[in-house]
Amino acid sequence: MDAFFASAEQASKPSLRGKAVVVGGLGPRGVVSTCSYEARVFGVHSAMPMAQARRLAPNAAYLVPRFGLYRQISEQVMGLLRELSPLVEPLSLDEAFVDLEAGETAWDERSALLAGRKLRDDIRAVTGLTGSVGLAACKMLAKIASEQAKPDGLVLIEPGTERALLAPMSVRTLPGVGPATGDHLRRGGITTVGEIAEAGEDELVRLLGKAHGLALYAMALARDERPVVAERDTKSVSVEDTYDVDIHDRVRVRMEVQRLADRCVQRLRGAHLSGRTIVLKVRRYDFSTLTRSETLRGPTDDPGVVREAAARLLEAVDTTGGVRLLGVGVTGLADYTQEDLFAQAQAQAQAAVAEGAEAVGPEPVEEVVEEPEPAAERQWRAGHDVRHVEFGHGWVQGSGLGRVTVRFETPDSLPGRVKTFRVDDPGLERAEPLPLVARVPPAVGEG
DNA sequence: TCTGGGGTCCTCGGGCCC
DNA sequence: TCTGGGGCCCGAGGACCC
Repeated sequence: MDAFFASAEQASKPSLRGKAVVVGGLGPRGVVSTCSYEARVFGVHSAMPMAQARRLAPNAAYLVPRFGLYRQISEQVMGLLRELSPLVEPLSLDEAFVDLEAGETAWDERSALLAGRKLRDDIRAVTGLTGSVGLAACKMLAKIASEQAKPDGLVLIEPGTERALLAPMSVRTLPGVGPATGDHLRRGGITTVGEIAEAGEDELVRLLGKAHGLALYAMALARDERPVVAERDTKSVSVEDTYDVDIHDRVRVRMEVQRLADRCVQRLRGAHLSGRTIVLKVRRYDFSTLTRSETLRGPTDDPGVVREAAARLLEAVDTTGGVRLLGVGVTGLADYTQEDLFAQAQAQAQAAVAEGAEAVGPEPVEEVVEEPEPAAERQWRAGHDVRHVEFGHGWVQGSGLGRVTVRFETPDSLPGRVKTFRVDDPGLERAEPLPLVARVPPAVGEG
């Protein structure tokens, strides 16, 4: 999908179409998640600090992401992909590999082009958004092709032309080559994909180590045998928060770690998983980051156990000077159900009794309570949907000083009017996003 | 200018066991 | 008995991706 988050926002907010839109964290330490092509003209791009984006494009619309909406659209698109083949490998909410041969939807260039064109039409019809398609003989090349196709295009890399096409490209084009590896290669006198191929396997391994060197050399020769894998098991679950202001108070740090542990367990349980290794992450005032981990005897999804482990790990970390980020994660996952764990705990308790030891029952399973929204519901977040008894559906354009500004419009309306209310206006409430494409009206006689 | 959140994979050193 | 080496796990860190 092209500039996915920003495009979805433009589709749902007519007044933003054709305008610079920036989606990301709006706090003092936020970064840009995605921005519209209109915003890119000003030099704004993903991962840029929001403060810098605001300097470059002061008149752009700044919105927080609405993952619920993006997830809905993503599911629609993934559904279309699965119509093409059972082998669909999602990379993120807005990107996926599809093995067209396995789906018997394409077997040569002509049929692949037809399938690609139809897919783009279907995506537009179902979601109202544009997607780009890259067609090639392997995953790496398909990805490069789709990057070239953006925005709103389709690119096919013809078999036999791959190496000539790759040769002049920057090494940074290859997946897995970021700033650090790019620098490494440049110091070795290598800046293009062709130069990787010329340097040879041994030199690449010498420069980058075995795994990375071999993989990169193969890719430079346009060799990529990785299959499209439909179902990938989750390997870890984690939550982290960056604080607007560094935390210095040790008591507060402990409290935050406990809250993060609870949130992490909530997510873990939501996915019906448990895990053995608890990881604490601390980013200090100077951006130095450290992790500490502890592996338990068996997997757990008990909030008490995870909290205690996280607290133990924290005690070994010096936080004087302040922390800007804290995180808690769980790895070494098993898809144990609650029943399994209870059975396990019971067995342990019985074993303990049998040994004559003091029976240590299973940790009481504390109720994990949904955290209340800070400052009640009265936090009107820029970009989120609202409904007003009198003016109907709209979205928050901004808030502050006890006022909230709303633009009243819907995906299929004309650009709407702006009105300002008190933040506690009784006629104003939060609302769910509306579908971007009006649903097909039911046939006559139905409903 | 000052750097998010959620992941994945790789490397390396140390300890343990055979 | 001492030493070496391989395999595995653990813990930490780094790079990369969207």
